[in-house]
Amino acid sequence: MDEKYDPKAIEARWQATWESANLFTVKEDPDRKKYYLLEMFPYPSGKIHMGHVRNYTIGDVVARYKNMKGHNVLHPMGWDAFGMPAENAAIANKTHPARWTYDNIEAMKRQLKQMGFSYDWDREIATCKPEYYRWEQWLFLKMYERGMAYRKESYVNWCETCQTVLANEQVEAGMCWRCGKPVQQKKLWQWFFRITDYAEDLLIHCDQLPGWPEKVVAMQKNWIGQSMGAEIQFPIENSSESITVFTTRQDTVFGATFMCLAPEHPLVQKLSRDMPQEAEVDAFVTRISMQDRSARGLEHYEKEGVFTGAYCINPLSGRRMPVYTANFALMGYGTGAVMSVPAHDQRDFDFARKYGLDIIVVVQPENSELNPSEMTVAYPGDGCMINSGKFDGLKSADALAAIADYLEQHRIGRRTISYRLRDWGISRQRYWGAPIPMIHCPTCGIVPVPESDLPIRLPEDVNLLEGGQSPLPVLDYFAHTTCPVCKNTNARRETDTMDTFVESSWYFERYCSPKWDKGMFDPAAVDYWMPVDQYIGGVEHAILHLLYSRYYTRVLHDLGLVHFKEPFTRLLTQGMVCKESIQCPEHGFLFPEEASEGSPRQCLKCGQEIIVGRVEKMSKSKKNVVDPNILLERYGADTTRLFCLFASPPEKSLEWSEQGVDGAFRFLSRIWRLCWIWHPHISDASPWNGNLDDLEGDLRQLVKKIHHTISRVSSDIEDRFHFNTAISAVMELSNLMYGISPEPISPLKQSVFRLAIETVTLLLSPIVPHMCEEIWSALGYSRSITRTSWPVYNPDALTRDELLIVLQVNGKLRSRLVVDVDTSEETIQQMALKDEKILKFIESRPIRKVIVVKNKLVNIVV
RNA sequence: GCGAGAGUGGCGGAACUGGCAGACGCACUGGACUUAGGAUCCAGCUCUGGCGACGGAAUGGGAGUUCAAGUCUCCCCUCUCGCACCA
Repeated sequence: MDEKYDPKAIEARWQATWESANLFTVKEDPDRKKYYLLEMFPYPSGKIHMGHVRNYTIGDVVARYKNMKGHNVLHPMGWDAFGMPAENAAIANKTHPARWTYDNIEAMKRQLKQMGFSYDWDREIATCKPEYYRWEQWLFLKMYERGMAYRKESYVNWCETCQTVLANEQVEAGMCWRCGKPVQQKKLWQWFFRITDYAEDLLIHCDQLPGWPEKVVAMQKNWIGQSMGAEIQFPIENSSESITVFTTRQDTVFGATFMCLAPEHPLVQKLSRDMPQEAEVDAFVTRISMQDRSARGLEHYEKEGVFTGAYCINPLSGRRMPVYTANFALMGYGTGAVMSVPAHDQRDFDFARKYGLDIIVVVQPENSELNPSEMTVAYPGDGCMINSGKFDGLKSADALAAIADYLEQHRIGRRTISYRLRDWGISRQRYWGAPIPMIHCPTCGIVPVPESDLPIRLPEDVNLLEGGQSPLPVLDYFAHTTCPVCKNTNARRETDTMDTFVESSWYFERYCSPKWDKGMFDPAAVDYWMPVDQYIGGVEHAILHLLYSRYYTRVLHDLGLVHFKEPFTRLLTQGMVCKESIQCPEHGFLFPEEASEGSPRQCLKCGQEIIVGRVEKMSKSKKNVVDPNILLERYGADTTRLFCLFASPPEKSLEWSEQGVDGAFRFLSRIWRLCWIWHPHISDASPWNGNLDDLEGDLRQLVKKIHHTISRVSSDIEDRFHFNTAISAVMELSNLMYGISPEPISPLKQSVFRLAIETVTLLLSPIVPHMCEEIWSALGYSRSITRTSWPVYNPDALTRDELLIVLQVNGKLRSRLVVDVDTSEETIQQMALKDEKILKFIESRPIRKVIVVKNKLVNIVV
């Protein structure tokens, strides 16, 4: 053993050893308890960032720990390899998305290996490979057969310049993020998955995910957004048609004085046709559709609308209601039509005041009387029904049911449940994604690709178009095909590709049998490994990815492919990695090296004093990122891992600290030196395994501390994932060990320290595996420490020899008492009452009560 | 607006079922060893009064329950995150 801790000399060597021994390769073993630990797989951007490092370090500790506890641990890694950045990078660098992606995968894989993560690399998958996405296409066909996948026309964010659909997050302040031109709403035919069929099931099972953070469960519930209410038909005047609205307040129907339709509502154009208002309505609809979705959600968004010229009839009050189209009515919720009750809904109230529409109060609050002409805000609360015909006098809460019954009896409406959740639009007018296996035939219409033709390979020999639009529609040999049914040679392939969230909705099942070529996965392997016991990833995926995965698993379940509905038993969402940002008043965000040292710090470009920003999530735009490579280079993988775990518990955000990393390195050096100091004394000893009663003094205390530490570290890792407290427990143990000198040495001391050193090494090995392997082998073991059992503690050793009893007077700490462990409560009480300090504080006042808590305290009430 | 979470020393954070508030680390201060140290080891380190012994106050603020509250209950304040014209 060298005196100095030198991670460079150690880490690469152990990584190579683990790899050549296939240490982390696993297979199904019915005799062992399985544990499936999964971290969210990364998008291969080319470089790992601190977020990955933190995520994967947390996972690796748990995987290694479970391994040592005897579990058969599946711990795979792969690549979420389709997606738009590859296309953009390919255009920018004049390369190909596939080439760019595979190069990035190689680079990132090298970095992950440098971190010493215990992945079974034999199971690596990349979702852009035909072997993977062919099964996704296969499932698409199955879903299409059962109506779970369908095509419909719907509105999307569309950039005319770039000729492509944009995701909501790619629209910045109403403009295309790439070209800066305004984004419009465009109606397009798109493929959808019928996730709304599972809205209720997904919602119900939210309460059956005890291993998930409440926050994530709440977010999912929120997203699904169930509301109980009713659908009501409002007949259109002089027409056989009617408008169907959804409302949660059917008790207020009698107060509905006008109707609002979403601008995209199909009836809007129809009703205004040939009316004097037609031109105005068209102009309004066009203007609103030019606005992007996020602008319509802004807080100060002014409510406005246009009268369509048509009227509908309130089926309960008989009132003639003007039909408007209004910007605050959303096509994406309910039926896209709102019965407006201005007295009891703030939006309707604002709208009515703006356009001079009638306001009728139908719910009177208990202690006041509402007068429509004097109201300044709507009254959304409960109260007593008025102006509502035969429902007058009811409490509004009871009217909710009474009116629902009435609607159903008279067939003008029905109780219904509405969800905020929409069907999942999976079409992307993008190149770098999995092709949707469908064919458009001029005679047969939509025809699925025969199963035997799968996979529909994404052609890789293409030149990307400068504007960013997909080359597939103009790639004749791909797009032009023959109809499998009627053999029409003028059929066209679907050239849209699938949303990349489809790939990430089943990759965890694919890991169970990554090379299986008879289906999506080997059912036996999935039976053995799934569901995932512990899933770990960023909270930014709390809704979309996790909800899609839960949905997709239900699809697999209903197709008889798996036997479970929920894919992830336990979920841990780790916090963000943060660092302070710095800004120059003139040059904006600066990298740390662009500012002077010391204080005040100055911009090196212009000399102005810099503004230290708040601690926030690391991001390239804020220039506050730390490249893990630099840490690996300077401190090594073990220090990097230790820092990530020690600085804060995993669910909280992690603040970057240069000194914190130094501290982590110093602790490892301390452990190393401790081992180096004791190595000559203990290399021939065997770990102490005697009777605790034979020990006394320092060594007895040390052995007790060892067992105590095992207990703490085990429960911190196992129950709570609180690695920071686990590490501090080992620090306490090592501090105690530093307090005992090897001189004078004795066989007993050698043996006890052998136990101490071994225990420290074992306890730290999931956290800093390279260093611990090195120490372990220096102790003479040839078998990898990861193949060694986790230490067990002796519960008897946890009991203390002496107890510290806290003495209180009136609940305030006044004195302490050290007693033997088996001292009776009576004795302790007597000792307390004789304690000098206590007597001083009692001051001869009468004692009202004495509370003795066993092994803890005495409280004297006077 | 709705939902969730969090507020503890100079800082990151401990405190498990109510029972010594501040574990462990960082920073800082002092000392030891040193040619030197930004290496290492030891010690101190919530604020406050006091030379000291020894006190007082303190877990965002306010009330309450209790022998005892960072922890439980109620009200308020601040911050973070998610959703948001959801009918």
